[in-house]
Amino acid sequence: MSETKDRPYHHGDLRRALIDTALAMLATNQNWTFTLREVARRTGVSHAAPYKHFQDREMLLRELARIGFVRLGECMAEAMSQDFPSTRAQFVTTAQACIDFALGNPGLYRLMFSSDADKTIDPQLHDAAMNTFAIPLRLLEDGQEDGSFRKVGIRAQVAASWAQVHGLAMLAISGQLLEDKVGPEPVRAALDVLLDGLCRQ
Amino acid sequence: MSETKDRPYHHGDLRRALIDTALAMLATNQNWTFTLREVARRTGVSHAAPYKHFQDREMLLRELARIGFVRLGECMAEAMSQDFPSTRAQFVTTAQACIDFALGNPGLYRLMFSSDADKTIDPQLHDAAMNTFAIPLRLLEDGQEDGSFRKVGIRAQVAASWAQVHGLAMLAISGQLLEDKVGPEPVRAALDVLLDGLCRQ
DNA sequence: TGTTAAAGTTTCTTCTGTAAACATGGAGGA
DNA sequence: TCCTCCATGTTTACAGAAGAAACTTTAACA
Repeated sequence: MSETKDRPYHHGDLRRALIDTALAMLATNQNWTFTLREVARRTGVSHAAPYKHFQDREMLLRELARIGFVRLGECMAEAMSQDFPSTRAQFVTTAQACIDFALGNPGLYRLMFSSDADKTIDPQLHDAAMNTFAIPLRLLEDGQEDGSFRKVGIRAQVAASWAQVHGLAMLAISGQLLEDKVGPEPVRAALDVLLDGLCRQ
Repeated sequence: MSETKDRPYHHGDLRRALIDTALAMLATNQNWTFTLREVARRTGVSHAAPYKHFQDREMLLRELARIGFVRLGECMAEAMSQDFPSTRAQFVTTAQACIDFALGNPGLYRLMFSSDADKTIDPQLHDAAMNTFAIPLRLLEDGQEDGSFRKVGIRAQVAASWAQVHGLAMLAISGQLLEDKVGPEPVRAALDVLLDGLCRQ
């Protein structure tokens, strides 16, 4: 009740407020029922107000996805920048950071890779995604340079790594990495298989 | 116009017809706007008719996803059952079959792994998915037995393989396996990285 | 033949996205 | 200082969707 009535006619930064509300909804809701009206309602604003800041529903979704990629990138970059005994350990921790991000923000992660977040019609979203994808590339480059990883086809290594990590994240979100099916610590174990292929023999 | 008017009041097998229409829509539409009414319309039936066969929209979606898993399983099983010079070749062909299926049915494949296809509330869907996941397991078991794959932690190998293939499929659908980013034949190259980890050194 | 129930249709309510018209109030020029 | 403009709100309106309820048709069976 503290801010219910004393809100001025003009919000100040409604755009930001709408985004924050939407992100909070995504964080909570695994079951993906996202409506613009609900976002407006929770932000305490009329259902038409969002249209002053976003052309349509999809534009807000793309902005959310963009923020998701930025945050995922930050997560992975932070995980990667610690001290590690080996590049292999660095790789595992960075990959785990991505999967933890997905598990912590399942709705957002799903959105980032859904057809609602169409990267072909939004350069900013496309760039954000590409910047994030560049992180494992750097890690692999460093690993090749210091001799941890085999010096062959880095593009293939990137594709393999990214697909692996993203696939694990999606399966984890869907609850398909059950212990009785894939054993304990399936993520760690799966990454080890990949790393056996990446590392020099 | 041949079947427009002479259709009897009772359809005969509306359930099947609705499913077929929906599958056709999924095959065409990359952009995921699936409405029950549209399905009914295209099937030439009133918008309430589907409710005589499916409790709600989501139940139809889950049935579609179930069929998707069955078909994907058939695809992979068929690909796997050819003659191969090596288990490694068999693995690549089977994985490629999954990715081709995804590229050929992007809408259906997305649905199969979306939150709309909730496996926790539909045992039949869950079983169908598990049966399909069992296929790579058998392949890996055979590979371990004949000495092609390293005899360690088959569950980890399954998780790694499935995540890898599924991740590649999702990235391929999203158009994120561009040649200038990941080189030519990214799928083949990525699988080779994984296989280097799976195969005995 | 008459009854019944499965499988259709029509109609209705509530919700959504989106457009258009209207209201408000802060900032900048007379 | 005051007036006017325009960005940013609100209200109202409309089409299309999910789904419930009541009504209709027709095949099957006693």
